[in-house]
Order: sequence, then structure tokens, then C-alpha cells
Amino acid sequence: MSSIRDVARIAGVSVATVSRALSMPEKVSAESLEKVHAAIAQVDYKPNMLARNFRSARSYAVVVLVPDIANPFYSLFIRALEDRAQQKGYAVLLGDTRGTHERELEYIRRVETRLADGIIQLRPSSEKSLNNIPADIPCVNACGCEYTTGPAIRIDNRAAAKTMVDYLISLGHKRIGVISGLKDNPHTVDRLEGYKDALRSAGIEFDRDLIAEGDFTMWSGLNAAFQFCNMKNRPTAVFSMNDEMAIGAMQTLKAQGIRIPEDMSITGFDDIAYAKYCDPSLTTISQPAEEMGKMAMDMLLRIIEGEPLSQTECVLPTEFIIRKSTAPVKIS
Amino acid sequence: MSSIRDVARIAGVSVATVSRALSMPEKVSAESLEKVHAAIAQVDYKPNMLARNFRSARSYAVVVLVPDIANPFYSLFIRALEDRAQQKGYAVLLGDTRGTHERELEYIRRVETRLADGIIQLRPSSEKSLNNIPADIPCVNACGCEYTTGPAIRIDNRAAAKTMVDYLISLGHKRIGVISGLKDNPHTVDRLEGYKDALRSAGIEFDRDLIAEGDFTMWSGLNAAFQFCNMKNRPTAVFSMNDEMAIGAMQTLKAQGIRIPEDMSITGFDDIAYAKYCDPSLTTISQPAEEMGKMAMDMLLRIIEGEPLSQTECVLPTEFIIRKSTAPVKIS
DNA sequence: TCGCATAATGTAATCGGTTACAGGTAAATT
DNA sequence: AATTTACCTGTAACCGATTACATTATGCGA
Repeated sequence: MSSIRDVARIAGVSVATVSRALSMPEKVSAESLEKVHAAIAQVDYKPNMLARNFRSARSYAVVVLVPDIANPFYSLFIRALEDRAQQKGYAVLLGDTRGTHERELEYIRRVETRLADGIIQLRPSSEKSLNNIPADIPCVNACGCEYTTGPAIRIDNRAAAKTMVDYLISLGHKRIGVISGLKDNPHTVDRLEGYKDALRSAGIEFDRDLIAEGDFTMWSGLNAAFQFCNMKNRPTAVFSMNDEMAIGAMQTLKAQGIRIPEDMSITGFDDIAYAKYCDPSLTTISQPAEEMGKMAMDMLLRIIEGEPLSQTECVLPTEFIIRKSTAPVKIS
Repeated sequence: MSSIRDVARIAGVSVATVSRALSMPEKVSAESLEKVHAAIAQVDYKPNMLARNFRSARSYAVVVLVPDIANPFYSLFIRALEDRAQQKGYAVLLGDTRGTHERELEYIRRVETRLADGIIQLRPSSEKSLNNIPADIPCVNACGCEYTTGPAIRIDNRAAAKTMVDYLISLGHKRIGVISGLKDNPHTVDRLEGYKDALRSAGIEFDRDLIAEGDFTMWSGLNAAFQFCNMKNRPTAVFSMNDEMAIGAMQTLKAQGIRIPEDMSITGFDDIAYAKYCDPSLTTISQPAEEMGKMAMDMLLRIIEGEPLSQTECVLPTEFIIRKSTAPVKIS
């Protein structure tokens, strides 16, 4: 494999000239430039980036920590993140943590040992659920919540949830079930607050029995829905904290002969691709995942490059999308 | 930031001893080992992997080239690939090519410049659609087809397609529509051959009008289905070359008042998570994505490490999954 | 013609590890 | 006691780029 010294020898110039010809060609005479390019072509020289990165003490790579890459909501983020990183000359190291603490630490270690320059965290984190990333390593949360500490891009989960539940209430629903994420998940916490806000402003009393806990998977939504089917005083609408659980729940409801939305309305959150194609199509909240990913990557790279941040938190607007899974409450 | 020389100084040993204490502790006296570990703890030493990788001329990273990471079929693969790579101490560099030639080249360049040691290709490639990866760089296709050149893991697309169409024929269907991928996609080619095989063995004549071309997205499936709705002599079953297009097509069919499976059967391919949860649940072919990803990564790492390969191609079995989207043809 | 600024180039140090080689000590063998 | 062997350790070269600094050549004005 040819090195910069081979090129220099063949071109009849010094290694410094070759290096300059590549990184600052305006500092090199046209004559030398030509000789260098000829030599590069002759020996098919490809610079060794490992050497370059070593010298510059930078890896030009960023770890993306994601709880589960097969989750369609995260994959949208990742696509945007990767796109932006690529544009700026950075690589994305995939860090699928499968939700475990241990794997997260392994990836943090990669930054500490210089194999990556920073971290994009997709797991929502708050003070309560410590994020165990040392303060001195560049990190941005691309999917934060109200209590996320450090630089973050997020939506206003609480307000979005309130909007959704307000809408259900406006349709006449008074008993509104919730399919939540795990209790200690910060998104669950924020969205549940939004749900309670909506009930409060409508003067509806909160009923703990209407909360069914899931874990953001379709399967858990499917299970959670049974809790509502078997109730003597069934809710007339269900607010699911993500689309996947809503889609799972629909299966259960349909299987139990409950018509959507005639007998029960159901809503999601995230607006994943299937939300539009399921039957009936899902009323949901759209998160600007592309935009969030792009902004998060920009923020991280700015931190890495040592540029000042104009703001360390950015709250992006969501979009409320009404489809066919919701309808006015049935008069019975 | 502390280096190995700092540790050596504080421990009162040479840098060689420190290096050995870390990579071959059995070659170092217990006494030295203790001094080194104490010094490491004292200065919070983290080895600079960029230096190590530079010296060893290896990056311990692998590029995964994927046409679109937001495609749920690919994300399953990626999860398996990442899992295996992590186990073996390799990082996964995400290479979302968005289907473009150009981006693929950018990632190939990363291998040539030593930022990665090899490539996992998820785009099906064949002789016809050149894969433009130089022969001297380690590469495995994790999602190959019959004509893929070089090391590959694949399924028997042709046989799987035939199994599916045989099944539809066994239900009495004679006019079987196809929603295909792009014409020159190798998977399309293989699966279409399987379709024709099945027709041939049942003595049914091939009808070009029954082929609707899509591009493996839901949206294209939705559109392709219109071609069948408007036909005077409508097919009684549709074989879609992936689940997403099948799900898109279902939307169109239902919207046109065509009942599934009573009026028309429909089948998919891949068995993505949603295939089980759509309405009706989808009869499909399950690909062992986890297993394929794992095997592909193992094969690639073996090539990188210079170990001999027992075989350069591996064809894994698929599973035929019957759900609710298929039924015997209606007697009319 | 001389002095000085500017441009182009070359020499060699440097980054932080790994490792070939040499040297030294103590135990084992003759 | 001499020789061999095993084991541990240290010195310094090395990987391939970048870049500070020195050097040389050229152009320009006085």
C-alpha cells in the first residue's frame, strides 16, 4: 500500500509538499501540483485516514445511542442524523443499546478512547433516570423531555398530549383510557401530565383504572387493550402514547368486536409510516423527526468543534393529525 | 489527557511494560502489574484507540451499506449485524445510501482510506446491476440473490416465491396478480421467476398485464393496486413481492370495496412486524433476518481477519406463514 | 545593485501507541 | 562452578500523516 512518502519520491518533491498539495493546494506551485497528482494517479495513492485522525486527535465519528433500531420511530431519526453527519464529513457509529445500561457504557467508552468524538442520545433521559454520560463528553439528546439536562432537542410532549386529549373531550368523550409507556419513562411522565391537564381543564376526574401500562411495543399495546375490553364501564376513547401500541390495541379491539371509531376512538403518537396505512388510519401527533435529527447533529458537531451554542435546548412544534380512528362519542 | 508515557513515569516502569500490562498481562510480573494499575487509576488513563488502530493499520469498524434504514425489513438486519459486530469488538458505520450510487461510493472510499475494514452490502446485487465495490476490499452481501457474485448470505427467493404462488393456486386461484419491485432489482427477477415456475407447473399461461410494478414502498403498493381494481377481468389473488407494498395495496382494495380475502387474496414477503398486526393479518414468507445478519457479519470478519472461508455462499431456509389475507377463490 | 517581502519548498519533530531486540537476573541443568 | 534457560524489563524504531521552522528562490522598490 502506497504512502505519502512513495508519492513524494515519485513526484520528486518532499512529503510536506504532497501533504500541502492535498490539503491546501493554493500554497503549492502549479508545477508541483501537477507532479503530485500524476504521482498519486500512478501509484493509486489513498491517504491513510487513520494516520490523519490520529495526528489530529479526532475520529470524525459520532455514536448514536438508540434503544432499538428496529423501532420505526427511531429509524426516522437515525436516517436524518446520518444524512447530516455525512454532509459534514462525520461517520455515524450505530449504538443499539437494546435498552441496557451495560451496552450504553460500552459505547460511552468508545468516546473516551477517542473512537468517536461525541454522542447523540435517543433515549429520553431526565434527572431521575440518570443518563450516565460523563459531563466532559460532547452529547446531545435528540429526543428529550421536560427535565432533560444538557443540550437537547425535543418537542413539548405535555402540550401535545393535552391537545390530543382536548380533542377527544371535544368529541364528547369523558371516559378516556390511556395506554402508557413504562411508568418511569420520561415521555410517559410528560404525556401523562398532558392527559391530566386536559382532564382538569374539562373538569373530568382522573381515574387510575383507566391507565394501562405498556412498553411502546405493538405487543404491549395488544395486551393493554384487553384491560379495557373487560371493563364493566368501558372507556369510549383510548389515548395511546405511541402509534405502535395503538396499532396493537386496534387488533385486540377489533378481535373483540369493538368497532373503531364507532364504538371506541383510538389515538396514537409519533405518526410513523403505518399510522397512515392501518385500518382505520390513525389520528396522531406528528413529530418532526427529520428536523429534530438534523438539528441535534448540528448542535453536537458545533459542540465538538468548539463553536458557541446560541441555545442549549430547542423545542420544536408538533403537528396534530386527524384521521379516521376517532369519532364523536356514541349516544347510548 | 494522560498518555501511556505518563502512566509509565508514575508507575516507575517503561512504556513497554505498561503496554504489555494491558495487552498481555501474563508477561508482566505481579509487582509491575500492580504498580501499573495503580498509576492508571491515579491519572485516569484511557488508551488512545486511534493510536492503537493506526499502528495496527486496522479500524475495527465495518460499513453497513443499506438502501434505506427506515425500511423495517432492513432495520431487522442491521440490528443483528450490529449485535454481532459489537460482540466481536467491531463498530458498525451506518451507510444509508438512499439508493444512490454516489453515496455508496463515498462509503466505499472510507474503506479504501482505512476508516473501515470491510463492507456488509444489504442491497441485492448481481452481475447485471454491478455492485461497484473493488474486488480487493472485504465485502459480504447479507441479502443476495441467485446471481450475486462474491461472498453472500441469501435465501432462495425463487423457490420461496414459487411456494407462495403454488399455495394460491392450490386455493383455486388462476388469475394471480403480481406487485413487483423495480424491474431490474435482482429480488424482483428471482421472485418473478418463482411466480412463473408456479404458473408453468400448474399449466397456467403467463399474462403480462397481471404484473404491476412498484418499488417496495407502501405508497407504490397502494398505487399498483389500482391497476387491478380497474381491470375488467380482475385477478382473484395478488402476490406482492414485499409486505409493505401488500399493506399499501390493502388500503386501495378496501377503499374500493374489495373485501380481503373474500373477494381477493393478497400475500406479502419478508414478514415484517406489521404483517402480523395489519387487518387482515398477512400471509407471507418469513426471512431469517437475524440469522442472516449474524452469519454475514461472521463471514465478513473472517475475511478481514484472513481466516479461510468454508463456503462463500450460504442459502438459508425461509418460512411460509399462512395468516388471514388468503382464502379459497370465490365460486362465481 | 542591494535589501526586503513574499512565495515555494524541504527537513525533521510530533502524535501515542506497539513491538523487535538487547540486556539483566534468577532458577535449573550439567 | 559453569552453562543454559526462562522470565522480565527497558530502549528505541516504527506506523503515516501534519506542520513548525528553516531555507532558498523570486519579485519589487529604493
